[in-house]
Amino acid sequence: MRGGGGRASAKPRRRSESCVRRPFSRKALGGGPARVPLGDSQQLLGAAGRAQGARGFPCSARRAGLVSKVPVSVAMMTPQVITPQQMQQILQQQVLSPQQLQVLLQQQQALMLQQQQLQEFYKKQQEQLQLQLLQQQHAGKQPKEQQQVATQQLAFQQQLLQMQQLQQQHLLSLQRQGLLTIQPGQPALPLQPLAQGMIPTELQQLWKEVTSAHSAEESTGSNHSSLDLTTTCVSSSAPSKTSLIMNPHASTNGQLSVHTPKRESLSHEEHPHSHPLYGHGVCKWPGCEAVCEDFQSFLKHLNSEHALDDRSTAQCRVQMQVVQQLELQLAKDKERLQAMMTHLHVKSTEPKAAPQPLNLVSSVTLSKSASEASPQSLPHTPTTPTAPITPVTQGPSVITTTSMHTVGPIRRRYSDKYNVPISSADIAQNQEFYKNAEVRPPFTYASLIRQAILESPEKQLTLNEIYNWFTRMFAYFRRNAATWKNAVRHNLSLHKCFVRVENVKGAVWTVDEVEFQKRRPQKISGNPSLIKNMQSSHAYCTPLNAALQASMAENSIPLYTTASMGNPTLGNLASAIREELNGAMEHTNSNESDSSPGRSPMQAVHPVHVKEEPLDPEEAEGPLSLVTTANHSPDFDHDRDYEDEPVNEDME
DNA sequence: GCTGACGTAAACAACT
DNA sequence: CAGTTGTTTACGTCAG
Repeated sequence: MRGGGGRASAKPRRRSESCVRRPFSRKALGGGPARVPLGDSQQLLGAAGRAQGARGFPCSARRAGLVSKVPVSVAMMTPQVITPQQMQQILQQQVLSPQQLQVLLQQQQALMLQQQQLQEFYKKQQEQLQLQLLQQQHAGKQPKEQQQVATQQLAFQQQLLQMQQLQQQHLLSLQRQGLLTIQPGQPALPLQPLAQGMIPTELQQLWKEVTSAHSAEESTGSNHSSLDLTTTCVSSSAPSKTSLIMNPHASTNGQLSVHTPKRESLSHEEHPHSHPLYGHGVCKWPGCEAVCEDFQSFLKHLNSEHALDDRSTAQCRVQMQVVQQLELQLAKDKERLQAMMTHLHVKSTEPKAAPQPLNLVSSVTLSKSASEASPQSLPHTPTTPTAPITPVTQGPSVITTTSMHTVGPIRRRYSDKYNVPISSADIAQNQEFYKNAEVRPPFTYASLIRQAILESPEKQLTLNEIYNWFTRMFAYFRRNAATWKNAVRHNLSLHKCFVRVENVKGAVWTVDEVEFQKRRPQKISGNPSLIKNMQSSHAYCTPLNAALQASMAENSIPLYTTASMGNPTLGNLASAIREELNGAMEHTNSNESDSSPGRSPMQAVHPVHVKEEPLDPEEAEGPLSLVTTANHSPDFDHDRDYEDEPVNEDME
């Protein structure tokens, strides 16, 4: 009845031919519109389903990667043991008595101490080993000592293993106690030291601050003694290193930039009607969301509901750790940014092996970007994706292939007008992201398919090989296989640029570059010369934002992802980088933008249409309830998320 | 509002 | 017969 033909008619097919060759073709039978209308109930149902995004989510949400975000980031959680989710779960359950808290902390500290001792021991052992090796090199020693050391090391490793098992047991016991809930989707219990998530010295300092602040406000403040961590002894020598590593701010600021109630109270005295815990008429105390009509009632509520009691202090402590996590995240991302910038800087000065003339962003501008990309110096950019961002009005520039072919059109959104070039190096770098982070690649199926085919040695792939490439290169395509595979097939069939070739082994798909280049370029408002050179244009913004999102997801702040993405600072960071890069491009002359279809297809630079994953501020607007966010587990195809997890033999 | 690109869903046929 | 491959259409979204 409905639908197209089959394989037999497929071989010589092409759209224009299909009418002739396909007896079953709609067109052949009198044209598309004449097809059996939506009278049939199935179709109606299908349409209705589709209207809702078929799986309960609007297409846009899926496209924006919003849907996948939560489960993805949960899965990507780094092994910092106490994650914000777990903290929140602890919070929600509120079964945590002060005693339990204390016990928990003490256990962790004890574990941490042991671990540190072990690590020191390990270090010493390693030094010893190295020393001995050196000695051996010089004097040609007997292997006996070596063996000894080796056994020692082995013993030590076993000890470490025991430690880790201990930690696991600890976590398991926490689970049993209901203090922690490990989601089924979460990775196995990590073996990292608990200390990564909690730094006792800092915590204690913070705790001191908090408690002293409370004591200052309320002279009593004795009922929280059970929570007072200052009584817990911590080796003064051990944790400092960890602190420095884990919290670079400690070294720069000299102290943690955590909002303690004390500071908040000060700040809200300065601004009588703005309180960090009050916004949109709602109490922003984690997990509260009580509606307070005015500031006075909020204050009342704050004093009554969130007075100094065990619960509040526990919540406060959790919040501290949340902040710490975020700071860690920021530090990580800063580092990453720095590395990226450094890398690009180096790269741009390196001689390129690429055959085409290059027109790279100058290293000067790049390093300028790097130096100015710090949040402090960012111009305030509206966080609304649709809000105007200084468009680039410059001519195109070309950044040609390195090891990878440029991917091609980027799935567009919002920022087509910000037609900034993207380097294939960026894509290559992002490949690593996409391999591991389940972030939807911002490229169209067509360009990805083409990429897959072009990457193959013979520039041809079977359908199955294309599938494999997708799953290998993009974590995102390791799920919902039915959907994207269908899309791949659909694209292969639909686009003229993909040519099916009968092979000995069967059919393979190749790319007709000329056809690929012929595809209708996106119009660019403004400089008409851009249109001509559109096909050499790429985008920085998309990978950057994707990277941003990926890194957010990757670094275990899924619950805060929405918040973080709505966070002006991060939002600004992205836009600022974008603007910086735009600015950089303004100084770049592009005289080598020849990527027209006339060029040798395999060498051509392919069109990339700028598309930006939206950082939907709506998602983060209003009171952000941690609990709400934590509980936000969209009933997004749970039943099929993993069912069609491809069994990929060649997946890493 | 129109149009094209794109993504998703689905029906169907041929093939394995 | 089930699964895969290939084709086609419908429809929604987005951006120019």
